[in-house]
Amino acid sequence: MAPEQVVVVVEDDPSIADLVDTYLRRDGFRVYLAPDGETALKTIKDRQPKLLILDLGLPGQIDGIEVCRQVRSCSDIPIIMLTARDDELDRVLGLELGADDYVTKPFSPRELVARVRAILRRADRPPVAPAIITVGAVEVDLGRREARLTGEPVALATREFDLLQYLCENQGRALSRRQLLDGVWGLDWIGDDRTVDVHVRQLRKKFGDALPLDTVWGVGYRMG
Amino acid sequence: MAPEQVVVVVEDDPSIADLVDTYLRRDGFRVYLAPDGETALKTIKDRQPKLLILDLGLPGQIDGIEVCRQVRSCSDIPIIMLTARDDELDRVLGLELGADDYVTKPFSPRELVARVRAILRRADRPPVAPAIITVGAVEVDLGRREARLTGEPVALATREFDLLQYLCENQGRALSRRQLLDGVWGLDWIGDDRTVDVHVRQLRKKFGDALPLDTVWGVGYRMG
DNA sequence: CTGCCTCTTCATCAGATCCTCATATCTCGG
DNA sequence: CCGAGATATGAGGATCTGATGAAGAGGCAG
Repeated sequence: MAPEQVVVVVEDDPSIADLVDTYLRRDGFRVYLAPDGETALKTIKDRQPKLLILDLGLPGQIDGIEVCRQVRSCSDIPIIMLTARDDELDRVLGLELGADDYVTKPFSPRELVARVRAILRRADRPPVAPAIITVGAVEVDLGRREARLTGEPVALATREFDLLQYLCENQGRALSRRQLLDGVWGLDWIGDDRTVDVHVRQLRKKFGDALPLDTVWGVGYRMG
Repeated sequence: MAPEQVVVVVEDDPSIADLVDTYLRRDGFRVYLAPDGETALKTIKDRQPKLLILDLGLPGQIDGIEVCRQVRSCSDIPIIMLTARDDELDRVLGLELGADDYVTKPFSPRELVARVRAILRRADRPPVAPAIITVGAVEVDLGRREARLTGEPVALATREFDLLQYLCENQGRALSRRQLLDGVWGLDWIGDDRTVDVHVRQLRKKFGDALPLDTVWGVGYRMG
């Protein structure tokens, strides 16, 4: 059913690499191994994995920390760190460097696989939300809390901006009025579903055709 | 402008609860504490947290495992397990139960907070990945609520899309008109069975031979 | 307290959608 | 090849949905 998930394992100790390889394959993953940093970066580039398992102590020029940094500079794929050092500082450093989890040697292969699953379960979703979202000719600047049409700021009321933001964050998805109310107005909000329509109308009025905000008949609305 | 992230901490030991509370607050989280399972479930329901920190060993009827199970039955919020037992089986059990991470006592508050951040970073974004079903030359995009024929969107009415989706989800199975009515129109629907025919016709009209939607004589229809 | 802005509700209109029904066409057993 | 039963087709009107305009309620600043 699900397409085979690709995992890259960066580990210089062949016996450990082999062990991890075996267990991951048994669980249905497609595994690529890399013994050092240079190979790792190349493999990651070639294979575009869904997840990366990374040993911190690597031989050669590029160590695990460096691999992590380089990968993070251009990608958001989940990273599980693997290390012999049971040092809290390393762990915190790793996590703050952008690793998503941390496993200490000696570790149980079963546990590692369980963690891979746990992380992929929540990682397998649409790309990250940047601080500025662009849809059509409209920019939504979350930091400034401002929307711009061809560079010019457009005055929006609170609800209008919130709605715009929510729609943009879920670009490409059909959202029901209920979902929009839950997400923008809050779960405890009481009132008419049609309220959404009026605010959608305001957005359309202010942005015109520049905003690809479509009606999904019988359901709700969709951005993009 | 980021709304305060709500975290619920379920922990019976007051000194630990307090410690965690302090560190999380210092990092800008809104924290609610619960000393036992019953309180926990109520608090979670009331506060709708973004993340749950859960001690496995709880006093009273409902232990951590049970809380985890109940929360998982109706929600996808990230759960970090907290436990004194450094037992691998527990860890794997916890992770497979749906926990997202696992921290063993004694733990460093700094590490805990780092983990909370790491998990929220990828958890704090709206709903799950949408599915796309492919049959013949037709793609059915559930997220966008849109069907495409060789890449081009095809305009479908509400019922038409619902029917298409239902047929695709039950690909390869012959479905009676009654089953289709129950699944698409709803169990309480009253009306002529032949209504299905009309909508099947619409689908065939719009997709032509690209849609492998066959008549099963004397029974109903089958996709693929 | 006043005035302005925002949010929500309500009534109405235009249009899309859905179901029913009558008729044509097809399938299958004999 | 025939006939009965089942499915496909075509079209029209009842129904539902979304868009729109406007007005009242609520909130906040001065």
